[in-house]
Amino acid sequence: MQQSALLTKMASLVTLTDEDRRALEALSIDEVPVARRRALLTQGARPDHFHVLLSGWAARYEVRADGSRRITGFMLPGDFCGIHAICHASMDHAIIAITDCVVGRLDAAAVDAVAARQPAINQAIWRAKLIDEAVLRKWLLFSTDAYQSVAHLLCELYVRASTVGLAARGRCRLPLTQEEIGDALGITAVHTNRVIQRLRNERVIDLSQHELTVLDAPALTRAAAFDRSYLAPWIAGEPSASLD
Amino acid sequence: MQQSALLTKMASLVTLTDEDRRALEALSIDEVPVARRRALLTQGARPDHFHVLLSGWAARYEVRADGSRRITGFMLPGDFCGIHAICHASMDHAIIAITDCVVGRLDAAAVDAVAARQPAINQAIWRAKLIDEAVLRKWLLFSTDAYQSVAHLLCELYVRASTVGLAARGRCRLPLTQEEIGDALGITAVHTNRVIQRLRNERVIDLSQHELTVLDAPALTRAAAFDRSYLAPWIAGEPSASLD
DNA sequence: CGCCCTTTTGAAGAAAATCAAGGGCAGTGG
DNA sequence: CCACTGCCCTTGATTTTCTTCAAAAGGGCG
Repeated sequence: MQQSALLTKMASLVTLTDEDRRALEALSIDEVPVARRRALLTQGARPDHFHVLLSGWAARYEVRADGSRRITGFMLPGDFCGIHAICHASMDHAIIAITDCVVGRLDAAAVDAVAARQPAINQAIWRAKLIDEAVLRKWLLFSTDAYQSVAHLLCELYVRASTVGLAARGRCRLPLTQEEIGDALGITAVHTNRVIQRLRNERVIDLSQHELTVLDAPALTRAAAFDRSYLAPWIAGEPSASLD
Repeated sequence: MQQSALLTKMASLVTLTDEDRRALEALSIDEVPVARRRALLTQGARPDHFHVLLSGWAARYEVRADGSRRITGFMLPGDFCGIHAICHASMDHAIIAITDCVVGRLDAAAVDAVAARQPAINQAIWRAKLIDEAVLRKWLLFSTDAYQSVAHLLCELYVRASTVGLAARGRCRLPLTQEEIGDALGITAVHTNRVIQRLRNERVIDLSQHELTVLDAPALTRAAAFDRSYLAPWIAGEPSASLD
């Protein structure tokens, strides 16, 4: 059942043939539930499996020398985590469950084999990595203006949720605390709070009960200078600031 | 001749068999010289070739809505640029020559074919990507303290230069202007200057004539909280703050 | 009911940006 | 040969943004 998150994600990355689907469905996935705030993968681990988030939200983070935490990415259902297994490398960061979630563990060699036989699958894995990287680069563009940063993060998460069917009509679940948002943007929780309140007062968004409602999408994308094309760079086309 | 940069890099990523070497040497590389400050790849381009920097330094950057520039990575000889070709994707960033340099253009399909036949080559490309990503994540950890950020960037660049034989005995070429360093760290050139002067006054480094000399490596790595293991995560071992 | 986690608010302080201007050095051209 | 020009580095004064510290107010849950 949960396995569908992987198919949904793959289908959003490439056009899957029936054979691709069969190959994916044939993969044996070990479903591991992880409770909120528990680690999915720890720093220094050498995962020997390929991991996919099947349900819930997770975050990648690293702890600084001074003990502060920086979140370097959020993971939604269908996202891969710890592709390090492919490279027999150790994790230089940790992954934590933001909400209760279920992780799928796949045999790394089996994934390799499928990727080798089905070019589309291989392509999909590369594209997923490409997006990961593009998102990291976008995050590096933040840092100047907190208002813009928060707006951009909300746009990113809304579009990504939408891509896997978790957002509609301007609403989506956003199970992040303000502290987590701050850790992702490199600002304090206090400052995050003030920025979010400004976005609320200006009637750009509503954000409460871990539910995001985009009230004024044009204003939000304008504030964020958001262009969604980096989230699907293989699609030719004009820059697009729309969220849906 | 220049082609050796690719072999040097590959050899630093994986153990190459003679057959791997032959396969790499058999690749036809189109050598394209690019003058300082000229574009290697432009934003929006859809590269149909696989690019490798053969000599010189380059930088990946993106221009913000307000016109400011953020450098999101530096490229040294042997580094790949625009792997987007693998995914038939358009570049969401641009690449510029920091110094005069030579780029190698390889046929994407030919690289694909070699990667499919030689597992080590495929592995090497993945590892290179993994490092790219790890570097991006480290850069996200900056942003708190400019002194630490500058120190960390210097450590990163020194180690990367060293890996491809461009650094020795605490010295390496560092052809960056202070403005470029600032654009990479998200701080102004003025502030960059003050930080570098502090590092100089404290006798931690010498930096002039585009030549970096590490005078006090322990002090530098301490200031940076530097641990080089993210630059070769497949090597098991303790954290290492050493630069050589 | 009371506890913990999260959000909210206020005031003071620090880091870095901004603005402005001077100086060194290399290359160019008269 | 020397003035000129452009690029980069340097320095100072002021302002903005964000942090830090502190404390209070909600809100869900045992």
